[in-house]
Amino acid sequence: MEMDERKATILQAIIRNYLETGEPVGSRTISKYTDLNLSSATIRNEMADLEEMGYIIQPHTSAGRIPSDKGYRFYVDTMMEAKDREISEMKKVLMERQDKLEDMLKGVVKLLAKDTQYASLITAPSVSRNKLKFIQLSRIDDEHLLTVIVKEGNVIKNKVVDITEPVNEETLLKLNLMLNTQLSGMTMDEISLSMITGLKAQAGSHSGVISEVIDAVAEAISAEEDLKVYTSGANNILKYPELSDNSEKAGHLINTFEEREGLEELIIGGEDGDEAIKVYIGSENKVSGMEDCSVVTATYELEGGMKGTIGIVGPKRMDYDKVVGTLKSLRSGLDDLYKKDN
Amino acid sequence: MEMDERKATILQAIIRNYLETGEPVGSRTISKYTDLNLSSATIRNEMADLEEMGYIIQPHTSAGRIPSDKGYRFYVDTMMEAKDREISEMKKVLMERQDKLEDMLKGVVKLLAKDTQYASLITAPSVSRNKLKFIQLSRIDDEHLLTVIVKEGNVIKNKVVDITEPVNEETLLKLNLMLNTQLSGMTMDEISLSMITGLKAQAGSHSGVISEVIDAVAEAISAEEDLKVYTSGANNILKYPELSDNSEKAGHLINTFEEREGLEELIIGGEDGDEAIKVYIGSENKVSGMEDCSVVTATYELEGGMKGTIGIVGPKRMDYDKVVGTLKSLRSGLDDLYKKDN
DNA sequence: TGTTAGCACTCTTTTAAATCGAGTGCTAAC
DNA sequence: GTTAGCACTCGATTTAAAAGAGTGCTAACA
Repeated sequence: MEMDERKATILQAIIRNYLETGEPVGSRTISKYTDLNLSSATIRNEMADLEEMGYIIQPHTSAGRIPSDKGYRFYVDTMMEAKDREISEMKKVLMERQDKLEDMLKGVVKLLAKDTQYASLITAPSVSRNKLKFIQLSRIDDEHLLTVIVKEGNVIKNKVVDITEPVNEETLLKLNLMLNTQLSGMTMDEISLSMITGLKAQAGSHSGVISEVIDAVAEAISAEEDLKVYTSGANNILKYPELSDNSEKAGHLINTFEEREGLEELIIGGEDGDEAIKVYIGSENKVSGMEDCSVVTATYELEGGMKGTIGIVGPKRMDYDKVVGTLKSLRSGLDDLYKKDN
Repeated sequence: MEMDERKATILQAIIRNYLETGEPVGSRTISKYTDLNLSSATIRNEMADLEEMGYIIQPHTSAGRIPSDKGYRFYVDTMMEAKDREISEMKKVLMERQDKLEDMLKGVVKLLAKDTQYASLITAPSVSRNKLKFIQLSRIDDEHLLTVIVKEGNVIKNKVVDITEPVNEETLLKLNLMLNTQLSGMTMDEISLSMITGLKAQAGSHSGVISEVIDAVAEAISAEEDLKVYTSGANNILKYPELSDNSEKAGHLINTFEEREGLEELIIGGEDGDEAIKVYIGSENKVSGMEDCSVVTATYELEGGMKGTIGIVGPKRMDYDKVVGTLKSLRSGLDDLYKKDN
């Protein structure tokens, strides 16, 4: 059996209709819904074919059909219009100057959730590839030093270093100078272990304290940025019966959003691909508890190559068209926005 | 009509029972439940009295009674045992060294939610009364300075200051010295406007840039710590039919927890009172959408007078006894914990 | 006078049965 | 290849009946 144009049209009509209503759709509906001018009987025949081919499913005898994951996949891959939507409200709100990146991200994700009515998330742009601008060690008291690391884009990182014996001002100055000359301009990735050993040698570090400090600084530099995730609209999950009927699953989902744990999984695949926007239908995503959801992610990029991800999570009968459109324009708008702000 | 001991016992029995089952409780149940050895008929008479007095409510004719807000209040105020519960698991988990205050708080709130099965929140200890340890201004590039502010307890705050013209090293050194001599040891509250003006004068700030910098630093110092709130267990709301049946309200509640917005309201009253643990029943709390909930908050205090709040939000038929016990021991345990960690 | 047994009454919940209705598959005719 | 028609299926809705929980009231009892 082969997918011909008519079958595709019918499949599309079924999915479109199901997206709207959430109810299984029957042959009569399609007969009227499309402009193919076919009777319900004919549609029935085609639907039987489509079912055999695995694109649609019958929840029980004498119910209409609903799309299978395969059906959604076909729809997303081949039939979605890639129209660029208006995002007037979105733009307007985002244009208002927001001081901090954090606030901006929170604003964006909130807006996205409100606009799409799905649970949404956004990650802060990763800065691990950013170059190091400068490092500063300062003395807090006899037992503590403060390390401040400034990266490109003026992203700042602090760490308090415990020291076992006091360090005098002169040593500190020397250390500062050395660290800056050696490390500034490098990306986090480039700073390797051998480099650190080199630094220690250069510092003539027979004294344990200096070695200690260098280790701590190295650790501070290479420490995993914990991926900051902002979420909004988890409560939208309750709006879709197919997700909220099983209240245990729904609770689990909501919890995932509240705690922001495990959401990285959603995003990780998204970075390396060449496609900017990805759609995961049903069990295509590997996060436990999200088998009944679809996930759409988009990567965005700010100046300086900082990349982050925006995503939305909703029921499989998601308005893919709208979501993809929204993410598309949002994605391209974010960079402009950030430039304006900074 | 007056509340005598027997009525109180019966009221207590009603409430206890209702807390467990969530169902209206009838006279026969109480007759067996208490050791008063009274027949259901007698209990019925007493219940009629209690209803007249406003402590219990009959949802509809021929249903049992449920406690009114007034009933809960009476229960909480007079009848709750203040036993100190075991928190073995809690202590054990918390004892595991956790590096950051943030992680600790997240751990605590998660544990609390798990233990009580209610939605939980915790605020980071407020540091506005902490003394300033030192300030450091550094040059990032020609347009940006970095302000690092270290407070007691090694709490660090950063701010990037935009400057309109470059500042040379010498000026920076001078500024650093001045800021530190003048400001260190003071609390955030003590640093007033007049002080800032004084600083500017002292800096001989005819040059606009210096004045600019001082302003920015002052702003950075006095900027409201945004109250960090950590939450967990919002999904527990779904476990209580009286909260989750109205899915709109439930969604609103969950959203409040996810966004962590408006939760401050819950907490604000808690700080100034003398009572460490407070119970708000039903509409006693002023957060919109939480009329059907009860809220229990406890303030905790870390070394150095840093205060924060722990709270739980649940249905009115909350296990007040357990919750208060848990919060009590948690509250007293937090300081020890923090000391060990730091 | 306080307590209790008993009973009629009320109202919700549960259960069962009946009916409805959307949708199908198949057949036969166009 | 398309369509009308029809018998059939099976979940959903409606309806009715029964069950159950609990009350208020009255009258009897200690």
